[in-house]
Amino acid sequence: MVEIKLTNTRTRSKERFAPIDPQNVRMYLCGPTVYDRAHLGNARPVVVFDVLYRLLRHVYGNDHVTYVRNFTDVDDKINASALARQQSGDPRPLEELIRERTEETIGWYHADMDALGALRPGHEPRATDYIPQMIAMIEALIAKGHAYAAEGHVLFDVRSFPAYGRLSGRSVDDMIAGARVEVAPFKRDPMDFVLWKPSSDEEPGWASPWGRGRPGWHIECSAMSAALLGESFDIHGGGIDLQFPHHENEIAQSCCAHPREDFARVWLHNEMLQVEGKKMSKSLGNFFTVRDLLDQGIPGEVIRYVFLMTHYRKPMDWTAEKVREAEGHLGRWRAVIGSSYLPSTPDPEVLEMLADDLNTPAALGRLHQLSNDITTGDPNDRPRLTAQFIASARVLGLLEPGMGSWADSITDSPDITAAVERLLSLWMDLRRQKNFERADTLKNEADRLGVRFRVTPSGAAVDFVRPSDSSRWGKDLLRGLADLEAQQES
RNA sequence: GGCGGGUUGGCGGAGAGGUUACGCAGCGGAUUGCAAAUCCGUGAAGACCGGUUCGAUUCCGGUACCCGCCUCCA
Repeated sequence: MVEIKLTNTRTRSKERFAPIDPQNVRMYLCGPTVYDRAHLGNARPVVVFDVLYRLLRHVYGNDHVTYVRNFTDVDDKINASALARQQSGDPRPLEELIRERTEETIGWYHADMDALGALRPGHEPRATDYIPQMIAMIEALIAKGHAYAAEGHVLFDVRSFPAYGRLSGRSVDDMIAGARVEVAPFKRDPMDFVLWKPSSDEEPGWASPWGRGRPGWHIECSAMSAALLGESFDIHGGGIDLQFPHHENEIAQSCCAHPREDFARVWLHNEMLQVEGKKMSKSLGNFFTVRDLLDQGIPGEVIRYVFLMTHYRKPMDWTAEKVREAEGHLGRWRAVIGSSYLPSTPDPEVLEMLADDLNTPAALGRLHQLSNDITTGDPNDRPRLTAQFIASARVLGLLEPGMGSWADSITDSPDITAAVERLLSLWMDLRRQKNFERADTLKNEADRLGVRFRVTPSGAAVDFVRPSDSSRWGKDLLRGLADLEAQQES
């Protein structure tokens, strides 16, 4: 069996992974707060943990991995957007507007993450479906002396949990010294955090022993992971920005509520994302959602490849150059494999690299070698090598059958293919007539449209090369081809 | 201020205390009417200053610069 090693943020070291129960490996990933389209940064952990999920499924068996990723659908930003809609004239009650907003956002999220080739987790719980479990957990924390009610709030008492701060390597005293947070007067300690807070009439609320209110940010992950994975489980993941306070607080809540259990054994954190060397932010104008990129014509598989080019524990820089490179590689690989498919098993080296703390950049490097072996090796080996290459790529979620359509989607349009074929045969005629001047002009014009003519031993062929600014490629292409045909006739 | 991450060839990006990463781009060649694609070959590196060592880009210490978290942002 492949030995998986993972860098555990909790111990700050790379450890051999040994599941509590190999028959049921359990993993929890902090999912999105559903108030808007997922941006590129949201997508990184999804892709990273999708690779881990695929690897675990390969090693332990598809039916022996439980993957949970939550939707946080109770949040002040959701409330604010629903309230804004109501104030701009929508007559419906706030609860309905909130529900509509979160439903819509979850739909977007699914569509966008599907486009990246991320497998759906086995469970995608919504926070609002686990309010009773959260209340029960808060009650248990109060009963055990780790939390206290004050002015309609319930707060976690960080001084009651000596290990508070261990995950993120901070001490409560240091944090207070450097804190920039305004401290509510009812807090016993400035670092105490909210488990439950009161709701006004404009805010969604649930009945509780402390009055009508809603849960604090962190408790939903503690409650849902316990409900779906148990009080001890194997892996907990998320972005490094969640390490503090979110994950620290999850640990405090879960470990105090279930003191005999371990909560999550391995903590994995992906580093953050940058865009062209800078932090992605709305003010810098380099902020975009996954959907923005898909709409620009960048295929989800290409986005995924770009993510995998950087190791998950390093900051990743999103650049146009990487998109170009990724697109080139995937196009080439798809050409190498053609439409062939044979069942196979992944290359052991690829597995070994992934098992070594998810070294996806090294695994991609190995895939390049495998791809070269196919084209340069013994032709008799080709089917076997191709099958293994595909199986290897699929552990990374690449070269999946459903994701290849981008490579030839442009040819789905009968108008375009017909026009291209007419021009291509005209080009071949001109070449046969040795009218190279006209042939070259035609070829260059077509090239500018992203249609590249070439000669192969078996006749003429065409490649579609997506221009860098391709948001309206399909439309422009058809018009461009028509113009070109008219030009040829004149 | 506190805590954490990073710095590898023109670019992206790994591993390894001594031996080719890999890819892109470049260059030379094959092929082509010219190209493209493909194939063959090829140069190029490890921020800076010390230390350990027979030997460090790889280990240790320091400096510089970059980035993140400490604000319900993944």
